Amino acid sequence: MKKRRKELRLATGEIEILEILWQAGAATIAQAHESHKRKVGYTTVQTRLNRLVEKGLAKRIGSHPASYQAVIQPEDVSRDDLKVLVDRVTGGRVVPLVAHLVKDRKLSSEEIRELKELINEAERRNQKSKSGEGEQ
Amino acid sequence: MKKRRKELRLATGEIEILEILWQAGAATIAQAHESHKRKVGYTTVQTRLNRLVEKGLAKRIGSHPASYQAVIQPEDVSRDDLKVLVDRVTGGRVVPLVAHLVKDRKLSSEEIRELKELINEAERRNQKSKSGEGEQ
DNA sequence: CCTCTTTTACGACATGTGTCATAAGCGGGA
DNA sequence: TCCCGCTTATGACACATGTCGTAAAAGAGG
Repeated sequence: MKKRRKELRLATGEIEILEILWQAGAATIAQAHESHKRKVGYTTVQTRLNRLVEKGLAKRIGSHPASYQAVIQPEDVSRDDLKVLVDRVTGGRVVPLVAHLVKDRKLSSEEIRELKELINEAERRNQKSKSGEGEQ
Repeated sequence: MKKRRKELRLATGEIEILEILWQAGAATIAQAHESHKRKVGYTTVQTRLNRLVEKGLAKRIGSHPASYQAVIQPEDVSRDDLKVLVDRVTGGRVVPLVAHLVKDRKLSSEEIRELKELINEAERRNQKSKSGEGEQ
């Protein structure tokens, strides 16, 4: 059975650290400390990392220069925290959000293709159930 | 000069309340309490609302059944908090995020059209600058 | 084996958050 | 005018977070 975390509410700061781990795959305290934008003390990073481990959001690997690795994936966050956040902030409107995303960075042809595919799927789904929904 | 808030780090919970205010425009404690999904005590909402005011993120209007109104707008959040969050959480990868968004809800034909348009734009932009970037 | 540097382990502390319970205040109807 | 229910004002608390300082442990060299 799936180890289902009931809520997964990430604090702003926790994501700060997780970002680093996701980006690097794994990082030692020193590395994480380096990558940390808003510079803070070394031990601060250490503590944060450890607390993340305690909460089961990350795990330690190796002994001396131990590396930390995120246990949860970005997708996991999307499902809980981010989902609500994004949905509400964009008022449930995906277009503005997507606009922001695609305009802000350059996509590869591959991504473009996948995106199109997604839209098409949605369209098909949309077509299929075109019965009666009138709330504007 | 613009009153530039230096950082704007919103705690997960603050957004919960702000959402309500954005959605309603303004709300009394009672109303906010009602609209609050994850039900909590009346005074809890009261406290949260007040703390928001203290931090200048919302303001009180009227006296007896006082209404609270958000001072910052969703856009403000998008620009600071959300932007970083989304970008990083999806690891810079928009596809998974969009996938999540479009699969999770039904889009109107209108939205589908707009989405397609966005993708096409991106594609065009992509085409234009197809010179040399080889990092996979 | 001794010393220096890098890693870890702890412990501390001020704030921030989440959640309430209680106790005053106030207006309107009986 | 007096009481009742809805509003506010406080005060409390436990736990979470943000940030470190220090001291103990472990390897790397000499």
